[in-house]
Amino acid sequence: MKKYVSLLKRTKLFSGVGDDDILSMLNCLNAAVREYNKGEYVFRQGEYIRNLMILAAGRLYIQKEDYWGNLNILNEIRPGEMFGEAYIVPNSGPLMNDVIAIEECAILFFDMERILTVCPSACPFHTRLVKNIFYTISDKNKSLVQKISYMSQRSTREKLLSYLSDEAKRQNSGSFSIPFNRQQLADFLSVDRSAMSNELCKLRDEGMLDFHKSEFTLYEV
Amino acid sequence: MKKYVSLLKRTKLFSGVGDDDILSMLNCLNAAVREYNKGEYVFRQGEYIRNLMILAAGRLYIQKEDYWGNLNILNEIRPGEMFGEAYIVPNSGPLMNDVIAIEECAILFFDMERILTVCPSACPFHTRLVKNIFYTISDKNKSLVQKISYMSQRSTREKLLSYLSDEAKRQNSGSFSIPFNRQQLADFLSVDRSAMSNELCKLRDEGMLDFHKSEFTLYEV
DNA sequence: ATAAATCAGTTGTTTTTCCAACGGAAAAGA
DNA sequence: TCTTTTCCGTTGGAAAAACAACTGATTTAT
Repeated sequence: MKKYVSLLKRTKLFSGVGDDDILSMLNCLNAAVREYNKGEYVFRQGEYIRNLMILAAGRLYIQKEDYWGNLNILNEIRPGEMFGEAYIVPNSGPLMNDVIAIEECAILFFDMERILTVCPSACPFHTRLVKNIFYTISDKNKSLVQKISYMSQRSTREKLLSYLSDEAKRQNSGSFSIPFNRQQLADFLSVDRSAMSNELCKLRDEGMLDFHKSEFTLYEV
Repeated sequence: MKKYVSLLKRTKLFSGVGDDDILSMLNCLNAAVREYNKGEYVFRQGEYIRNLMILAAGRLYIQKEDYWGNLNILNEIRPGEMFGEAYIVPNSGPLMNDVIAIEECAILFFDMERILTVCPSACPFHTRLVKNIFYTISDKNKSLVQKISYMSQRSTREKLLSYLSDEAKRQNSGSFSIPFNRQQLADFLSVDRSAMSNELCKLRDEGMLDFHKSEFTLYEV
């Protein structure tokens, strides 16, 4: 378990917790490691999850197969990332997705109940952990809501404008850079790359904005 | 403060907490009430939030104005609902939306720090509260991810199929009912109602599904 | 240094969505 | 009961997005 401490201290979940405390908390949280081969299923649709997981090594896909058998990749999990946090609510029903190892993986399992039931004396960093986990899902929540607000725009143009407008606000400047290349931005907004590229150029030609690579500048009307 | 207990005991946040305990917790959590007139702003874009709120009475809009001044209603909050939970993370930056009272409102403010810093002795229900709040945002997280998975489909047809497919799984039957009428479903999936209606009928004519009002049946191919 | 791969913009065609308007059925209200 | 409103399917035209294919520029790998 010791070898995961250096990874864990860099995760959002354990941020601000010292090495020694992490080790004692791993015990307190009933942590377990399991390894998976490439192609192996970690969870299958229909299972009930009782743990919170952190991917220690490898890569995972969260994917979904619909009623008619069509496959759809929803998310890619990378080392240090937490997953499963949305499924630990009692009576929240079974998992609707498959979780599959696309490389050889090592996964840390934490007992959810132990995380939320604070042990008053033994674990001085427990409150910190509860905060961290809360902040993490809270943050995720926020970005999900924002993403939905972009995606709910009807046209590619509006999707672009709402996203760029928000980034400008967030970075507190009409000039800012985005963490995506064109294809990634198109995927993020769920639109076609070439159509989006086209729309970006129209917006530039209309004098609403300018860009070079991932650097954007918005102009007030 | 007493008059809000009956409302609070029905909220997800305080579910499982008895009347007397709610009262003592309100004190422990530094709860405060503020009232707002119709049209008054509760928060403005750019503010920093340090509390968790529950709407006690009235109705709120969470809305957004973009860089060029276009207004967009993101969400409607009703009595008993919690809001602000995504913005209490330190250093999460300022609020990106406006929160405005569209009716006369009463809002309960809770000190976020006090919620997460468990008082070991005084408050036996504190752990329960932490769980409740965690479950609530976790749940919200889950539905947001699901909604995104529907909305990220490119065509109206695929949006419909992914949503209906999920509902069938969730309700564990090819026959199920949905909590939307046509307009609401279209809004939920961010598509045009008439186009969606049209697509539904095509799917029916192709033998993939059938429906009457909000009752749907999916057919295996 | 050269080759290969990735990235971004452009264009034209096809497909899909949006939008507006209408009518019948069902539900709600007077 | 009769009227009004809401709901849902339908249609046709306008607008937009998707898609495919291609180019030059830039980056990465050998």
